[in-house]
Amino acid sequence: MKEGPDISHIAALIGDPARANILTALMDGRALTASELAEEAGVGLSTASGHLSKLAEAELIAPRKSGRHKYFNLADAEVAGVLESLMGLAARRGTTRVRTGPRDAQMQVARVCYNHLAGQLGVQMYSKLLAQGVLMEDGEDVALTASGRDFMTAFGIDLDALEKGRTRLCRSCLDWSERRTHLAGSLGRAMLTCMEQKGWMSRETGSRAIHVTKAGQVAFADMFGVD
Amino acid sequence: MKEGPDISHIAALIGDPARANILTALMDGRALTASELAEEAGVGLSTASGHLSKLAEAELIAPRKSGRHKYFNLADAEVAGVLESLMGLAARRGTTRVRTGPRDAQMQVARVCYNHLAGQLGVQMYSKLLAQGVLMEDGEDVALTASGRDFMTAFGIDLDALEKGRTRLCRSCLDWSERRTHLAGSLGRAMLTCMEQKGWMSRETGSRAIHVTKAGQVAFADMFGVD
DNA sequence: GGAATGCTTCGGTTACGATCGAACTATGAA
DNA sequence: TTCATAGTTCGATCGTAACCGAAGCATTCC
Repeated sequence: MKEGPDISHIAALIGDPARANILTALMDGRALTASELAEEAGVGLSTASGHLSKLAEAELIAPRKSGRHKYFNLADAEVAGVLESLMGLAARRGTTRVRTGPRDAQMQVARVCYNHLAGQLGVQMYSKLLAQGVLMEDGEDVALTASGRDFMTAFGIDLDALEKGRTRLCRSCLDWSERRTHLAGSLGRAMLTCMEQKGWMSRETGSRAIHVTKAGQVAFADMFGVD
Repeated sequence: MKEGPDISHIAALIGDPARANILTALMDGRALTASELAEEAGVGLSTASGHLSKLAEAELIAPRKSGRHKYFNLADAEVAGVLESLMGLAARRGTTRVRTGPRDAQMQVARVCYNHLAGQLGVQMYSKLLAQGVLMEDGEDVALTASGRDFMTAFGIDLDALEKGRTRLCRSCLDWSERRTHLAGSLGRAMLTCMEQKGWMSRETGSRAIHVTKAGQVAFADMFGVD
């Protein structure tokens, strides 16, 4: 029949939607854990685990153990290149991904990313905080301004306590759905906790989706809404 | 979950063994009929027909009717590029398809790639042309030098005629088996034709393998051999 | 130590799609 | 016209693999 390497095996690996999601999620170079990738892929943890071992066996991704977590990266630049070129093909063909899932619409609005707020509300809050001078961007970094400290204290956050922790106070995090940054770091986490305590939002168990209460919608729009 | 182009659909198309066989068979740029492709893929005609329409719908291949035959080509160079890079991945991973056919060894030495010479002889010739100053690389591009024009004319190639055509004179093409570049473009094509006319080589029908005559081996080594 | 978290393995279900043969259409040859 | 070749469509069969939940390890936290 034909010579040449066996394309189909590798292509079939990329060809499963869940695995394609996993690979795409790894495209930005970050290392993600199995659980995070399961979320990204939209499948259960056990399913994702199976996918991950297949991908690792084919050396498309590289696992790395760290404590009780297992982090995954794309294996090398060549793999990233192949994915990139596949994306190019797919994009040109106009087959943009249609993502059907019941939780998806809600997730687009508000969801948990690690421990902080992501989704439309996340980026909205972030840009508002920038506009109000609470945060200040400096290249890839983001920092709290002097007046920002007052704002956060008034919001109900104990900055001193946060700064004792070893995680950075402010970090920016790229949002996959919005393609814009939102606030991460211990401050981002504290703000989400704070909004939960205020009764603005509540996390749904077993999902990354965040439910926003009626009162929360009003208060959030009042404080972070666009003018 | 994430936005972005839908990789998985296209990858899944390539991921089926029968379809992968079809695509690989088309890699050399020849147009093949549905029956021929069914044969290559090792499936029945009806099955192949289904595969072909899926591939065509995704614009990975381009159908062309001619009489009661239907010819298929790869849609464009981008598709070929994706397949090449997938082959590269698969080759590095060591998942070479075990195809111990008699022609395989020969293919490694010399074969047709879209109309020009590929395989060991292809890359050997290319690097020699570079070393002799006939060709000059400029980033990803490759061009014919002034002295190179004399060389080609002496070789028996009508450069003026080639330059009237709309395909680029010189292009470099990555070889999956050698993982090095060889000469493509209308010049690459003309050189192969020329060497056939000189009686150095002859294409075997129904295969990409190129047979090198005794006289051709001597002449080729004399002109393009390593010192 | 126990509790909690992160991941893997196993068993059983389910669904999708690859496959074939047969019937059907279209084009060309005799 | 009739026959032959090339391809498509249809219906039915059959395997494979994706999926989940539950149970099992492993690691860290308290």
